[in-house]
Amino acid sequence: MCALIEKHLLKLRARDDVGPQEEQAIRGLISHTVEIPADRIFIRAGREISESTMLLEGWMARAKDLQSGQRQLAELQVAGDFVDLHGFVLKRLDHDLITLSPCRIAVVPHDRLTALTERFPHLTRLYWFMTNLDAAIQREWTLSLGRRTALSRLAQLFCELRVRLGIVGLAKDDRFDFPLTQVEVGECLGLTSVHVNRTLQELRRRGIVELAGRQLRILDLPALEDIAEFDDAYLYLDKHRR
Amino acid sequence: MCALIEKHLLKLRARDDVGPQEEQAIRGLISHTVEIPADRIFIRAGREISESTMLLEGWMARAKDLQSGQRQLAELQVAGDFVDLHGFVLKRLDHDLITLSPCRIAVVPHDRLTALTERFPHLTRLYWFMTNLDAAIQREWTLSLGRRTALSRLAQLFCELRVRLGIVGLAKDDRFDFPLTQVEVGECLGLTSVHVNRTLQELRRRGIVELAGRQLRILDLPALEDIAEFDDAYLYLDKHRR
DNA sequence: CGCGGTGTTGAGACCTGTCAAGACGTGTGG
DNA sequence: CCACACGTCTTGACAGGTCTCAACACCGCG
Repeated sequence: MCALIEKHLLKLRARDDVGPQEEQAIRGLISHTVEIPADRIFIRAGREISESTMLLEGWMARAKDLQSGQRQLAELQVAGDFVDLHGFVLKRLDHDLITLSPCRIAVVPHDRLTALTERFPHLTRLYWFMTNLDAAIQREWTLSLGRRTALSRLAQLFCELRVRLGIVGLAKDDRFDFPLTQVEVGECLGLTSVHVNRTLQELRRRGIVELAGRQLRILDLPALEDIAEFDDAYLYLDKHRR
Repeated sequence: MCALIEKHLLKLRARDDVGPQEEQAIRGLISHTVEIPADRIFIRAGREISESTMLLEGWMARAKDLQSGQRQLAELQVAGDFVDLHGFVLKRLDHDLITLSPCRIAVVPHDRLTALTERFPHLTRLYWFMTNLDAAIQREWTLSLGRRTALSRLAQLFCELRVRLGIVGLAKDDRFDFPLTQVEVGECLGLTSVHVNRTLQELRRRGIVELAGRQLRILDLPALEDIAEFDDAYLYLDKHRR
């Protein structure tokens, strides 16, 4: 049980202090854990929910569709993320939550969260912050989709993941597992997989990244950040009393 | 003072009950009001903030820029919106807040919000919900930017505004004030103003909308919603105990 | 060994952007 | 009251980024 939420705590403590009592309260949130295969719609948009999900291992994403079947991913979720914490106050989601790889999750009943909000105002504000951090990430994606070129969008995605995975210990030496297919990358970036392929080749050709066997390696981080105009301010990496 | 937050209360009460004590607490949040001219950067990204802003009158937007000077708007804010409530937990914003028209705002010191979170857990959850509602709106825009055509994006924007303005009594008979220039619409939709112009003409040509003198009139709502594939679920219009 | 998913490549189409010029409207100063 | 400036809207010609369609290579897996 101890190692379960280790990554989640790392993520929280990158932004604020979490006291021992608070940590205990967080551990008490979890009712049980579940394993889910890849490529499942884990939570469907519109369905009432009474529990939230902490991602312990694997990759998930928020997905919205058009009638044509075209799909847009609104955010990627990695280990340590409280993937549908916003469902606690929204009561139903406006998007699907899908698994991009096999996942291990922890289930958190909403009544336990309600109890937590009654007893731990600071922790409540910290979790409130966390859902707003997701919103900030989504805003950066909005900027990408609206104004960045394909090359810059892809670079931005890699820069963001490098930082987010680094926080929870999943990126070392600018290298990390990257299980998405090119189709899925296209769904993140508002591009077709064909164009993702060509864009990726351009990054490879310039010697900026390597991507093989579901492993991404960033060879020239400054160049990548330059292409992306990357500024990590939107990830709120400074500790602050919330 | 009484009419000040009337629209804000309308917006809240469209989603949850707000008791008399809670309403009193909300009224107590406001320290004073301010008038701001159009086209100002009202809050700059990155600056530490210690108060939040309720929009009483006028239009504002969240804006993010690239070095090239290209600007993307991430969400429009209308009367009744608590435009930087997320700043309460974020402590600084990752985007600018700009006025698109002359605005009247109410200032809410963060220490009063902190006090509110210590005394009113339900209201805290309701405000938490409200920031997540903003995130849901941004997700819908993400879908627009990533997957919708120019025509569909514009239609979606009009549909959303019709509903949001309707809630606070600013849209009647599918008609409402729309103060944005075509340049600004382009900044919402990830398009150039030239293309917005042509797209708007297409909607006019089909007899779906009229836009003149900063007034929008929707002539054929079913057609508009059809083009947008509009579904208001993401606006969470059902009342629910949060 | 065959199959399905994934990655790669090419040719051509199309949507949207760029650049440029002019129309229109409104406010300001002479 | 007119002249002018400025922002906004409109239009045209052309360019270019991305998409579509298609075919093929590759590879893990049953």
